[in-house]
Amino acid sequence: MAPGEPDHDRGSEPGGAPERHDLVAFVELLFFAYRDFTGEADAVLQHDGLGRALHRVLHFVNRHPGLRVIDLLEILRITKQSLARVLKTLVDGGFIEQRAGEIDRRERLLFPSAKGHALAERLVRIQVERVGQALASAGPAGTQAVRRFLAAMVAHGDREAIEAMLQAASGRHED
Amino acid sequence: MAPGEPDHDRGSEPGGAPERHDLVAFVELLFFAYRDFTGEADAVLQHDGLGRALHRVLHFVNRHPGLRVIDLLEILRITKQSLARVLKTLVDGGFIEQRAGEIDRRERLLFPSAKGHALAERLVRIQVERVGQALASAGPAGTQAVRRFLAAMVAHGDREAIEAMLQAASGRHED
DNA sequence: CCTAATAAGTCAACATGACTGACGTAAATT
DNA sequence: AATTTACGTCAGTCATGTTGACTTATTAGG
Repeated sequence: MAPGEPDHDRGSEPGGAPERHDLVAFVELLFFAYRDFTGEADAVLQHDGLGRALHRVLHFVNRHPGLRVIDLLEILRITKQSLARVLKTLVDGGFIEQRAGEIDRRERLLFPSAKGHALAERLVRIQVERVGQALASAGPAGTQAVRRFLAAMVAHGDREAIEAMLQAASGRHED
Repeated sequence: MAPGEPDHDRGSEPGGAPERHDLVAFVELLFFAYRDFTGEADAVLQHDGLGRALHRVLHFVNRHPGLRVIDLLEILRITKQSLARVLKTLVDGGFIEQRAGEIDRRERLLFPSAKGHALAERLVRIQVERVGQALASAGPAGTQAVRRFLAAMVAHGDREAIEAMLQAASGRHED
């Protein structure tokens, strides 16, 4: 569709499938939503001279204490060389501690330090607040709809693994 | 939750506000959703040796032909030096054309070339398909809920400007 | 008309976070 | 004993972001 080409189907009538230009608006809204979602936490991190990649690593280590390096690589989908630098920064900075696995001593299990835990909690609190407020805007029934939407956005190959991980984490953790 | 699966997760009573660990799951789901949302388009771009930043610029120029550089800077929230390099790649690659503004000749208005338009459309089609399919998972009423959720995720200062922009692009209308 | 502000481009230097490829080391598995 | 696995590391590259300073057109205003 050329920019000047007519496309006057506007508006998603309640009950009907969204038209194409509405879907494009959703695509853009998703971009802005994610930009601002990460922006708040980024600002906090920048104050400590840390970047977003560090946040992701710290978050998942905090959520899944004892995570192996290889697990993190699969979650984040980055190379071990990329992870290495970020991880080094976090270990050197005293945010993450490594312990050899007791069963398999090749493994270096990752744990948040008290300092790392505190930072991770501070960051996740910011994001939880924003998401909670946004879900409130969507209403109680909307929360389930948003959950289904986000889950469906995840690539088919990963959906089960990710949902299993979220389930696993929701029992543990939390004071 | 799996799409279509009834709400048997612990914590969020139907009608009640989500518990903290549910909100954390939302935070992570958003991360994975966005990762996979951009991943598909990234793969196409990588085939042409282009990056995600180029995609963003090309997308907004395609959506708003005649955009000024300064407008793009405000939309993307990057510095003009960052934009300059990306824009140069797109202009040199024949994806974007620049024309001096007729009223104000300091302005270099940005337009997609036929080639740039084709690429932008190809990319947005991929993303629209994914979003459309995910919205279908959320159901018709869910679509409105997702829209409210995403709009509420946008930072307060930007929400009005962004919604105005989305409306302008779709020709006006919408609640 | 002259001056200031604006829109845009440019040069230089740097940080972050991603990549590839190659190689090393310790521990577990076969 | 040999191989695989988990992890680390060295070296180089690329994409994308940042600051800061400076230039060039062009428009707007006193």
